[in-house]
Amino acid sequence: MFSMLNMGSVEAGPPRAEGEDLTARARIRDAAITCFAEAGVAGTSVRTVAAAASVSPALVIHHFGSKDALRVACDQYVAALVREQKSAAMAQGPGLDPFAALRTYRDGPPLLAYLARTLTDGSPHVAALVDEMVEDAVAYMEQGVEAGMLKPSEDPRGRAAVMTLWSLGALVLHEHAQRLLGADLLGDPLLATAYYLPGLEIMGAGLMTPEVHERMHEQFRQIKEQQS
Amino acid sequence: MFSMLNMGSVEAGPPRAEGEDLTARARIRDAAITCFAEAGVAGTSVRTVAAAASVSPALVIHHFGSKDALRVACDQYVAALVREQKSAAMAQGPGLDPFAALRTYRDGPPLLAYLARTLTDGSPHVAALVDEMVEDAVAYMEQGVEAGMLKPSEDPRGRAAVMTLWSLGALVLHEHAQRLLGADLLGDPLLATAYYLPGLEIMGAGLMTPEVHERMHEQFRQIKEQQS
DNA sequence: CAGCATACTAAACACGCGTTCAGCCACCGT
DNA sequence: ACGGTGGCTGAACGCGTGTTTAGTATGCTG
Repeated sequence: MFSMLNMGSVEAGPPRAEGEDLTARARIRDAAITCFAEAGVAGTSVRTVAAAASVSPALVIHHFGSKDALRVACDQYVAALVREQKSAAMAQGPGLDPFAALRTYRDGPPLLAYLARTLTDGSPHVAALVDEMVEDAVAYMEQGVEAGMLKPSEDPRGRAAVMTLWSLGALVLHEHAQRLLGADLLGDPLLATAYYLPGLEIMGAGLMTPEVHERMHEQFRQIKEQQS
Repeated sequence: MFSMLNMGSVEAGPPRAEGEDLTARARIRDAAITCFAEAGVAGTSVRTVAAAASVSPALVIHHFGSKDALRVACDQYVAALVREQKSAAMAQGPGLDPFAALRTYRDGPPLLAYLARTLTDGSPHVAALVDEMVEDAVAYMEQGVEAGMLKPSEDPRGRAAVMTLWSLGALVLHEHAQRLLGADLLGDPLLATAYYLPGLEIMGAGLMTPEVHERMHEQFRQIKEQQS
């Protein structure tokens, strides 16, 4: 699910003039998101961000207080953007992947890449975002079950969480996906069929024969019971 | 598959005296792996590694030449260890997850955590390791198909690659898995049923009803054709 | 025993980091 | 016209970084 259920190509998104006529504060924030996405937070210096935004290093501190606070501001900004786009997508209708929200901002800072990077350095804001994604997935999949599109699960929340982890995990490893499959997970899904087609195969019908699946399931269930 | 097919608990692994009577060079290497795994390469200083190994910073450079070279040495050491354990596991019999190799070294440096960290900073040695994992998965799954345990795939290599990406991706996001499911993906799989049970459900039989799966598959196939 | 390579350290080096400070310039209310 | 406020900069500060250098102890080789 998730990206898998996305059938439509990426639309233009809001105009977002992009005439570089943003306030300096916004320019710094966008530049920081881009730099952090490319080199990671630890691998980016305040001076690098300042240069990318064509301002002095001092101005970065003037506006955000410290590098750490800048990082938090980026987290919050990205989170807000995601939530905004998510509800917009919801209103538009179900069936679109939640990442579509992030992809629409083609002209702005690379939100998906930023997320892929920061997912691994323990920011509480990003963690909250992930938690929300899982809750959304739970609700969304429940609808799918009621509509007869998805099979019911023994552990709906667990299933949604694992699906989210796998989808986000693949995103984090997009460099490897690119090398292994030639698919750019940060770009248009329609151009990454080398990833989504096998993914759909697994998510759709699984890869085990029913007997094997049944047997393994039984074994795991016993293990779980032994523990409690 | 992978971790999913692992049914046995983690065995002791080689004795690995661990009397701290290692050569200084080895102590530094192990300390570096631990530090890099915990704070990332960029977040770890040569002085930190030196302190963890109870030596002077200069000795680290003396033995490895530079921090970057130390990092490469760690990559190569971990890769060698993985390959070694992998072939040992192969000899022992199939059906065990390849990560078991990494988990056996409980007393040594945290290999799995190191991999989970370094998977995202583009080391060629780690990339080569991933490539090998995919090739192993391809071969392994082919055996499964022949044995009638796994369904055949439209794209065996793609399927193996995606499974590897998902498994490794979840590993990289183990912090989120811990928070969402209370499951420690770096530890004993038998204690992480909250992750492996839903995972098995998805991998085993998928989550879509056959009609929906069929329909989506058809749509994706058309998309792919339009591109070529 | 002399000679020498090797393991190792303390101190220092240059450099880049995040951050601070003093001051400039433009705008705005009065 | 004036005072002040806020956006903004250049230069500097202190610190931690990776690395170098000089020097000491140790243990092997002739």
